[in-house]
Amino acid sequence: MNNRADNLNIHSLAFLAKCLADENRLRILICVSKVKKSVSRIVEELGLSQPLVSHHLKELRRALLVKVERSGPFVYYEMTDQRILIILAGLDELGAALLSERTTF
Amino acid sequence: MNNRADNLNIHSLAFLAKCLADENRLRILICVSKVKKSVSRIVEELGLSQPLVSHHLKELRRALLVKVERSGPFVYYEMTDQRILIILAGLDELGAALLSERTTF
DNA sequence: TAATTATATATATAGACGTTTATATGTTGA
DNA sequence: TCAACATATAAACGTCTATATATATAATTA
Repeated sequence: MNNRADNLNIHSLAFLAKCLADENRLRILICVSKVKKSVSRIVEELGLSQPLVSHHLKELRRALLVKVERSGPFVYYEMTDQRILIILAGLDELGAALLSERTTF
Repeated sequence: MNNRADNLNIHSLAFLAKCLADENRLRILICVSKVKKSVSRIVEELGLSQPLVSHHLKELRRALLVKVERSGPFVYYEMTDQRILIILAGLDELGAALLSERTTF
């Protein structure tokens, strides 16, 4: 008689969602989803300031969404779990579905 | 050669994630996930103030996550798409997985 | 050790957001 | 129309957060 809605950890859900709720953080996360990249490479690819990228990487790390690896002077970041991409794709698809299914304009 | 990370609508993703990034909003959303409920019923079940519930319902509606239906003096809210629950369950599972898989404590 | 590069942190600020209190709007029944 | 109930909105407040600027730490090389 239980459905999916039970046993959800609201606190954990809100925490993760909050970390995914910023455009720049999403860009950074997706940027390191395929291969690990150094901070400077991320800065270069996204055109964001270095302190800003560092700040967001710290948040992403706090949420365990990325892992860190130092190599010489460089610090490499990489998405920890590919399932994150599946969830993002699901959310993206949902967003499109909600828009197309809405009855009231 | 493309992977899941391409073609994601960053803006839409951030918008949806932001709406899911508040504990009370999540509680309200899950509260109306099975059956439609009036505002007063939600207020009663969750122990939140009526203006607060109304405010969050407005946000949920803005994100198309709930739909509204008036019946007499009551206004009933209901989750628009069951896929939302699947995504929440996926996020929840991910959160647990990230915690158990982390190497650095 | 000095200089250079890479990254992190500290501080400040402006805007967004959740919440409360108070009030308004809308609906029903007498 | 008046009273009672259901819901929405407005204003005010404190807190959080994204960002910029400035500076510090860490690693490399000369």
